Order: sequence, then C-alpha cells, then structure tokens
Amino acid sequence: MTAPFVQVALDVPLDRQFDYCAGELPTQVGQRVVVPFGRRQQVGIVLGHSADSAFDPARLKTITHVLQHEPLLDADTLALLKFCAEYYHYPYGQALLSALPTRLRQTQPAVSRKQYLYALNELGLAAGLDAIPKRQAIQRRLYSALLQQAGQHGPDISEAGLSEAALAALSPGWRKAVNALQQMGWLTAREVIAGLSLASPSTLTPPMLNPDQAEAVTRILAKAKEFAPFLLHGITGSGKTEVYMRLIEQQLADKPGQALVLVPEINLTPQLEARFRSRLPQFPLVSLHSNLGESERLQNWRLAQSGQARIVIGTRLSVFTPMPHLKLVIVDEEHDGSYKQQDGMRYHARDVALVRAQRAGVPIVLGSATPALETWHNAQTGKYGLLSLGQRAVAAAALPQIRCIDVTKQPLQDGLSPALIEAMRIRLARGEQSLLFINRRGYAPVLLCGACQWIAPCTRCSSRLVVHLRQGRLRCHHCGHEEKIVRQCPSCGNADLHATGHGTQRLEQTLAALLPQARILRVDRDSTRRKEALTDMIAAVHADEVDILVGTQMLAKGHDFPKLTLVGVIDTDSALFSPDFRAAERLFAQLMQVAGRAGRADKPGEVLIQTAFPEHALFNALRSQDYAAYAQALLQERAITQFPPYQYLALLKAEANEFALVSGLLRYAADWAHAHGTDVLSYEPVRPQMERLKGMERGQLLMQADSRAPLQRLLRTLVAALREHPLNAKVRWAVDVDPLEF
DNA sequence: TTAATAGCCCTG
DNA sequence: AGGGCTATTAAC
Repeated sequence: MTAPFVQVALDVPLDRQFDYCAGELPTQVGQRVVVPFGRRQQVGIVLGHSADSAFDPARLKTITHVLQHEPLLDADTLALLKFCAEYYHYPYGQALLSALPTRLRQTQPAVSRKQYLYALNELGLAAGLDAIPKRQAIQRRLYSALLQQAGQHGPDISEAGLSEAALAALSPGWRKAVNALQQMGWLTAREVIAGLSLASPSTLTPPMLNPDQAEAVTRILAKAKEFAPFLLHGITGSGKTEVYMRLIEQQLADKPGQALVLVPEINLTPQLEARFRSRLPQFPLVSLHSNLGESERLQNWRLAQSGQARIVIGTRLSVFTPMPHLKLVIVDEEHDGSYKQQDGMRYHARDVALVRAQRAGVPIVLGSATPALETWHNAQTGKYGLLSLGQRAVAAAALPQIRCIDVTKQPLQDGLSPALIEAMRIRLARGEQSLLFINRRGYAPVLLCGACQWIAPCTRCSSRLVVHLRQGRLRCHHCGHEEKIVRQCPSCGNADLHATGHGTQRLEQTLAALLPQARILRVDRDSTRRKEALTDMIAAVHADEVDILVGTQMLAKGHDFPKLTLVGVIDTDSALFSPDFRAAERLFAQLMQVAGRAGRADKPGEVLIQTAFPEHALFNALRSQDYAAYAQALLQERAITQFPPYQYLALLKAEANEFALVSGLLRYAADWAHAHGTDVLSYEPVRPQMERLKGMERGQLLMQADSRAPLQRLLRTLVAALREHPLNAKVRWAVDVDPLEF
C-alpha cells in the first residue's frame, strides 16, 4: 500500500515543498514528476511520502505524470544539494532543479536524444531481400546491410544492430526507409547510450615521476579509501596534471570507480580533456561545461549518473553531477574565482567539492600554484595535507626572471616604457614571441573633456564608458550599453575630447606604429567573439604566425606557447590599492599565472612589469616567486584586520529601482542582525563600488563571525524575516555566504 | 517566479 | 463603463 501523499520539490523561490496526491502510479524519492502548479505544469522532484498532509486535502492536486523510466536522483546527490541549499540559504527546490541539465527541467517527457541500434528481427530475417520491391532501392540497401551485419553476429540477436550513423552513411533517405521496414514489423530498435567512445589503447609511455610527484602520489594513495583533503602546490609546469592522472589510474583500477575533475572555465577544458583521453584511454570520459549543447550535456550527465563514464571533467556546476562510484575528486586551479557562482545559489564549487568528498569518504586534491589563502591556511594548520612540487617537471625549463620597470623614472611612449619596447625588439630580432598583458579591453577606458573634465558616463551604471575607436562607439563593460562616440562635450560644448588611458586596441595600434615589422595579434573578448576565434588564434601562435600577442587575462590561463619568452605586464597598479581585501591575493595569483606563460620550453623567459611602485611587497615576493612567503605575509595581515580565513563572512546584497527601498530593507536587516546576531558582528549597510548597475541602485550589508555556526544561525532567521518583510516584493536581495567580491 | 486579480485613475 | 496600469496574493 503506497502512502497517499507525496512531497515534491519545485523550481520556485519558496523555501518549502508541496504535497500532492500520489495518484495511480507509485513514485520513489528522487524521481522526476510533472505536477500541476498554479495554472501551469511544472517539473518536480519527489522528496518523500506521507500518510497525511497539513494542506487542505480538498485542494490537493494529483501528480500529472511520473517519469517512470528515468533513473532517480540518488540519495547522496539529494543530500548534498540539501546541505548546499541550507548553507547558502537558497530554496531547496530551486537548488535541486538548477543542478539538473536544462532538458530535465522541462515538462516534456524524457527527451534524451536517444540513439538506437537497428537490427532485423526473426520476421525480418525470414522475409528475405526479394520481399522488397526492386524500386525501393534504399530499403533494399539497408536490408542487405542489416542482413549482413546479423550474419556477423550469429544467433545472439541482442548483440546485433547498426547505428543510425551507420545507416545514414548508406543513404541520406535512411530514416524513411527504416520507418517503412519498421512498419512491416521487421526491425527491432534497441536504445543505446551514445557518446562514449573508447579511445584506442594508449601507446604513450607515461613520463617518469620526479621525486616530488612520486611522493605526492604515494601520500595521497595512502589514504585512498577515506576522506582526505590535500593541497597539491606547484607552479606552472611542475607536473600537477601528471599527478592527477596517476591518482585516477590507481583509484579507478578497480571497477567501477569514478573520478570527478573540476576545472575553472571553458577555455582549457578541451586541452585537459584531450590529455586525459590520450593518457587514460581505458576509462570512458565525459566533459560537462556550458559550451555543450543541451542534448550532449544531458547525455554526458546520464553517462556519469549511470556509472558508465568513469571520468567526469567539468566546470563548477558539474560538482553536483551524480556519480554512484565516486573514488576521487580533483579541483584544478582551486584558487580560481570562476568556481564561485555569482547568482542564484552562490556556491563555491571547491567548497562543495570538499563537502562532497567528505560525504563520499574519498580523497580530494586541490591543485594550484597560488592557492587561495583559505586553502593555504588549512594546509599550514594541518587540516589539509600539503604536497609541494618543487621543480619544473620539464627539466630544461627554468623559472622566468621577473623584473619591475619603474614607470616614474622612464618616459612612457603611449603607455609603453623604453625598456619594454627594447625587450620586444630583441625577441623580434631573435624570432621569439612576446605577450603584452593588459587587463582592459577597448581603446581607452575614458573619454575626457579637456576643458571641463567631463567624463562620458554610463546612464545605467556608475561606471565610465569605454572608447572603442575602431567601431566608433562608447561601451559600458558592465551592462553592455552602447552609443556613438560624441564629438562635443555635452557639458560645455568643447569639441576637444580625449580618449584617455590604455586598452588592448590602443596598445595594438601603438605597437603597430612602433614595430611595423611585427605581426601583432590582439586577444580579448572583442576579438574572440566568434565561436572558434580563440582556438584559431591559439593555433596561429603555435604556427609561429604571430610575433606579439596583446591580450587580457584570457591569455593568462593555461596556454603553453613554447616560443614565448617575454611577458610584459602593463598597468596593474590600481589593484595594489583596491579597497577589496582580496585584491592583492588575486593580483599575485594572476601575475604568477602570466609569468608561467614565459619560457616553458628550452628558452628562458623574462617577465617585465611596469609599475610606479616597484618596491611594493607584492612585487618583491613575485620576483623571488615565493608564494609561501607572500601568503604568510598576507595571512598575518588578515589576522590583524580580522578577515578570512580568520573570520567568516556573509554578505546581504540588495538592489532596487530606488535606493530608498534598498536602504529600507538593509536597515531592517542590520537592525535584525544587531538584535538577533549573537556572536556576529554586523556592519552598517554600505554602497558597493558599483553603486548602480544596469539601472538598479545597490547596497549591501556585511556580517562576520569567528566561526560558521553563529553566522549560520543568524542568517537562518534573517532570511526568514526578510521573506516576510513588505519590501521583499520591491527589492531583489540575496545572501552570499563566503563572498569573494564586494 | 509566475500569473491572476484587485484596486485605482483616467477617459468618454 | 471599460482600458490600462500597478500592487497584492497564492501557488499543494
């Protein structure tokens, strides 16, 4: 006897479940169902059954449709998402549904793009080719092929069959012909899961491990069957990936183990994927990232969920992918900010991965050259095992030499110092490549009136419009607002407007004038808008068709250019004095990363940083490439200033058309926090750096505590109180637990 | 969040 | 009275 009522989680911003009458079909926890909600149909996930309901039984509706033939969301995944929903103060139903591939959030039935193998059944085999009229040429061709294939497989019909691709290769009109053969009842169609192609066995001999790598592998494998967090600390080229692969090889040696590998964002997923596929061809691998189409994403997700995919490589969302036989979790570049979701449920995939590994009782490896200070702190206190890869694995590759160029002592030519220009000239003469790193796209970051100091502002954000000279446009990089470049100052009428400051476009132009013989390539979001553009550009660099690269942080990550021996860094000083307490940490990580681009092969690299503050501690640390020392210094600062990792933070962010509404809600929240926040320090509401964004006035409230528990206790009641508050309807607000940006 | 509806001002 | 707008409310 099944219980008459079912609790269903729905994708609505209400932090509760909804009861339904069970109806005819039995349901199981974790099953996907379609239910009537309001006047629409919604997808829900069954969370439980009960004998009674607190809701008026007369008004209960009945489940429309149970998706019987779909696999369930397993208990581990449900529990992980439940934990996250509570920790990040986000409605459970929304958390659950947003972790599913979009296809599974839609009410339409199961919809995987199913793949079938077609085979002749007994009736079909008995019929014979002559049963098909001569003029049905396509049918005859397919029939012959199917017959031949059946012959190869002997009596075991369950092994027989031709794929759609194989049939399509025989004739473009195959679909119609197959339908006709099916009509006659001659065919069986067997559903198969596509997408898993096993590569041919590897012919690569795995490289020898250096002593550091070997020790890392040994120490991690000593805890192969328990929750054990490790920080794998090693600079670019020190061989972290090889360590990952050895671990996977070992952990997956026993069927049916699975490994989850998290990577920062799209760009380098394909490269890493290719490396894994060729080194570990024995393990079926799928990737999960936002560049996949919906059906491919669903397919890969299912392969992971069913255990058929043994390795999953994916970006942050894939931390929630059900994997029944998880044996190892790897988070590559764990310090990377893209692991943090910045809207909806604001989770940090690295942190969720740690929780997941803990729940699964498996080791987790966090890899980075410049770990997040939180991670470093945990490694220092012994909470995580610390494994350091000292030398570059590629023997010949020496560390690049890092130097600062004091821009206060040199006359700049359009933002470039003579020393940097000379260094590029030398590379050019030697036939080597240079990279200029400037974190600002467009031509110039401001359009300034020389007469009255007016600056072209964005109408919807509190930001400046960026000059894009080639397009003759002014653009806001925050909201996408765009207008024509004005010729006259709207404030004083002066026609003498200056594009001030430097962006990638201007730098490209300057270089072209300065080094006319150089082949220059600009790589930023504007120049790589086209889908394959970045891939093409990277190929061009490898093909030695480029002398000088000008680019934004896009170029900082992971690309290995063997002929690149010079990296120039322009204009990073603003980050040195940013009010964000994490700015220095981020800048250091970023500069270490760009530095890693220089001199990876047999040629030593050089990094030149233009700055007005060459004696700044950050540059001193960078010159010696001593992450540990700098991290220690930053940690001391954090301890004194009472910031993470010594304090835990939560940020209440609010936005509305009018600031008065925002401030009203935040005032209420601040008062609530003062009154109810035992052991929590609540600051006063403030405006963030970007006061206005996309036409919305913004404000935020910071709360901190020296452990998680009191902060969580306060947030629980605060969130409930805010949902009841009259301003809840007019103000969009969200809680960001462990925020990264302010 | 979505979507219906209640309330309100305006015109005619 | 009815159109068109915003505010309010319920969703099982």
